[in-house]
Amino acid sequence: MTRAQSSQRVRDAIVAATVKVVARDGVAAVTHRAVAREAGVSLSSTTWHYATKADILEAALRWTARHEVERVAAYLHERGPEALADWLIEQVTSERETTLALYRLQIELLSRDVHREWGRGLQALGDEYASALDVRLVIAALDGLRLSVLLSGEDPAWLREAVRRQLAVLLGD
Amino acid sequence: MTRAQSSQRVRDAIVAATVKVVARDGVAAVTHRAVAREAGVSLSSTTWHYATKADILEAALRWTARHEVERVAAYLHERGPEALADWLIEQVTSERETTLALYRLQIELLSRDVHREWGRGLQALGDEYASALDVRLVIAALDGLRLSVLLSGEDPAWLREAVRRQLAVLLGD
DNA sequence: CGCAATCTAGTACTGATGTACCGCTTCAGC
DNA sequence: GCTGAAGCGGTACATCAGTACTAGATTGCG
Repeated sequence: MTRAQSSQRVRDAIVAATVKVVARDGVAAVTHRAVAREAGVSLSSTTWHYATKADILEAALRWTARHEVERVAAYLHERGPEALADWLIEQVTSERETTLALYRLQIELLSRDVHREWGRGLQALGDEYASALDVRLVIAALDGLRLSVLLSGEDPAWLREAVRRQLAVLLGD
Repeated sequence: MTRAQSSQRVRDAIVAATVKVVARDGVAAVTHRAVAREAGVSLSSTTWHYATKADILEAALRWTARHEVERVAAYLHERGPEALADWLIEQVTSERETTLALYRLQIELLSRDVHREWGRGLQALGDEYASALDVRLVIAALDGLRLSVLLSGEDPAWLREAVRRQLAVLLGD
């Protein structure tokens, strides 16, 4: 393995470890030391690649935001809007950690840049289906539903019906 | 002023100060000392009324959650569903601090109890207008819209049109 | 082959934090 | 009125954080 690849691996491991720490113990628990422990690297590795705590958090936010757009894009592309419910359910079950970290980082960091980029990415995915306003409404509704299930911890099965209804009235006819 | 009233005032000041610190500097910045400074009380006052950091944060979350339900209940009671857009806009402008603190505390603390109570309070407000599912959809959509504006920092004027559309398709006919 | 730059490990220092403790003041109830 | 507890100010201590520093290892590159 080349040197550049190896150091990229360390960076990836640090970001992944940060996401884990954020999801498990909260943004406040993110320290160079905690991340280093979680990633299995030395303290110096974390401070070398991400000098300040803000650097680590921003890298983690960018990764989770990009990950989310890629994920929903894949669902839409492969299976169309009907798959959005499945995507939502995945987000609050198997992807729960990443989703929780995304919310925590977004709201704690308030990074306009990342949020704009992320919002544009999502918005673009809906262009072919409905008007800009309706797409925004769908995004907001799905976001609210996801957050609600994430916070309540309840069974996400009812999301299917909710998504069906929201899409029907806004996109259906 | 009686003793009980005076100490209640201190507790209120501590909670208000906590909300301010959370909104301004994030949940991570909440320390007994920072809250004491912000509230103008001594370190001992904060540790006396809220022994641990978790106690302070939970008190602040409970306050903001209750405040939100009271606020939207007042809007609905006085002016009906059409006023929801105004309420949303207030939430992201003059009440921005409290709203931001609510999100941060909710997502960082993941308190099922508070969230359940809060969710029930909101859900009950919609009982007379629509089915449980539609009420949930509206709550989720408004929540998502509010969060979106809060994070993007954009002009909230377009919320009126979005709320009108969401209410029309779900409640109107 | 050799050198500079990148990267990692270990450690140290300063400041801040959670929390406990001591004592003083003030009020509520008997 | 007395007394005990609530409330609050001040202080102290162990812990842990950010960050800097040094030294050594590894690799890209001329």
